[in-house]
Amino acid sequence: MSPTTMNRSHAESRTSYTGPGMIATGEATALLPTETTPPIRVFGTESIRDTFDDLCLQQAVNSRLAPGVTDLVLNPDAHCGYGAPVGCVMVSPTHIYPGPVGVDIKCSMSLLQLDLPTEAVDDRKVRRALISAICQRTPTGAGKGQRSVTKARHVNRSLGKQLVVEGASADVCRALGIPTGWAMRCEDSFHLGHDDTAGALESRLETLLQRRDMSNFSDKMQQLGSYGGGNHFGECEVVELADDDQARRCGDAFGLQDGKVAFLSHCGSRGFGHNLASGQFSTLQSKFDRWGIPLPAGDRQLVYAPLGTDEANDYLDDMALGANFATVNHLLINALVLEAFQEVIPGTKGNLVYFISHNIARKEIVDNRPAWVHRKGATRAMPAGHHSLAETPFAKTGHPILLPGNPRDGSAVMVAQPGAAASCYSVNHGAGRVLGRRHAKRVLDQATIDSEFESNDILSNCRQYPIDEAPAAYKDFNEVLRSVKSAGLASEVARLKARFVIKDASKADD
DNA sequence: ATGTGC
Repeated sequence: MSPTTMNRSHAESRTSYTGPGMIATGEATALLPTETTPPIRVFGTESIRDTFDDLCLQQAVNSRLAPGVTDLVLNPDAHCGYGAPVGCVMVSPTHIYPGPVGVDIKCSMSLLQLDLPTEAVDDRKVRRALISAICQRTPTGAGKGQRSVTKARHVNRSLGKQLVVEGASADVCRALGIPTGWAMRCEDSFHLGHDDTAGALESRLETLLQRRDMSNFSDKMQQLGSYGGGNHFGECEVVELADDDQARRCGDAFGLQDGKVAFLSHCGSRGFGHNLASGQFSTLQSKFDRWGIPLPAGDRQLVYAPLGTDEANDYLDDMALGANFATVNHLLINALVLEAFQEVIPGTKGNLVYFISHNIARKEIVDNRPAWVHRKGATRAMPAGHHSLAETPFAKTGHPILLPGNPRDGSAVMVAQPGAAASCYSVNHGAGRVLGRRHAKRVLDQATIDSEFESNDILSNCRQYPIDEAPAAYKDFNEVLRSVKSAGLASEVARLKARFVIKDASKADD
């Protein structure tokens, strides 16, 4: 039986969780305990709650009932995922779960603010030149790594080993031509091993390199500075700061410039992270099989490891190695994008606004004790004064939250409000799919997408923009943001309006 | 998501 079938059969047998147990507080809703389920906090307006299908809700319930789980939050962008829904937060002080981190370890967003007025990219020829300069440096598509980069940015095996152990350390940044100051614009610029040392990662990496499926390590390091496929993208934006005092204050602290050009990126840990994640799934699943341990809700995608075991230590080390790759990948992409802008428009200056993940487990303090907060398609949202921002540039404002929407309606920069405590300091990670890829290809048409891009004067590197990535394949972004705002989790600082999009179109003809 | 699908 496939995992999907298993899930579906559970979904069919579930009792109703959307009925009398649910109360509305304002427009946010809370799912109250029933006789069989502990509380799950759901954030979404009524029309957003209608987008949660049975399987997604069942995955939320399965995850909430899994061993050691103390909190589960469902965000407005939630949809079916790998064991746990994409768009959820799962907290455990005692267990680590690979599924609720996700198969793309530390998939993240980053935003580069450029010192360029919007008029600088009005000319379509300039935008075409930028698309070409960026694609030369930061390719899209499966398997592809960086090309046309300077010799100084070549990632040899020893630099590869260093960067997955150290993350964006000063040495690694210097070796790759990344401004060292960008490290402090990261949610986390590096990740340590299970015992809070880099040494653990060094020795874990040596063990991994003995493994046959890691024989491609050097090849995978060549993917540094690339986007990959699927929903990953790079997008040139114009910043539209919201018209209120808080937005202006945050805009200053974040380094946002109203009416100027910025570049938004979405990607993760590429083949290296995928190798690590899939290796962990098969290792843990075969141990569950061998030891006859029951899986949560019978779902193989909800395998876990209790903290302190060798299995948990190995997972945490692998997650950190993948996360370090993703971090350096994003920073290098931003450095290469800046270089591309400078080639086309000499003298362009740029600064990283922020780099923040939506697929990672972090050790945070929840209810006065340390716990692993798994954010799977969810973004950390810590408001002004939160203790963990004390040493950062965002102590007095809260950190930037980067949310991709869609090219038609824009993307958003938000900042957390004190109410975010109710969602384990988290918000959504974007719009969230409303149509599966196959469904989208069946019901949406190319002409509509093309005319949306044309009427908004948005260019793209794609000859055919992938239909399964069309704005209409995703939930209504404004309604998703309204869910977050009306629940008091976060407020909008700026809207980002697309001028051109860079995506993988290699599968667009399917 | 992924050197792309039981």
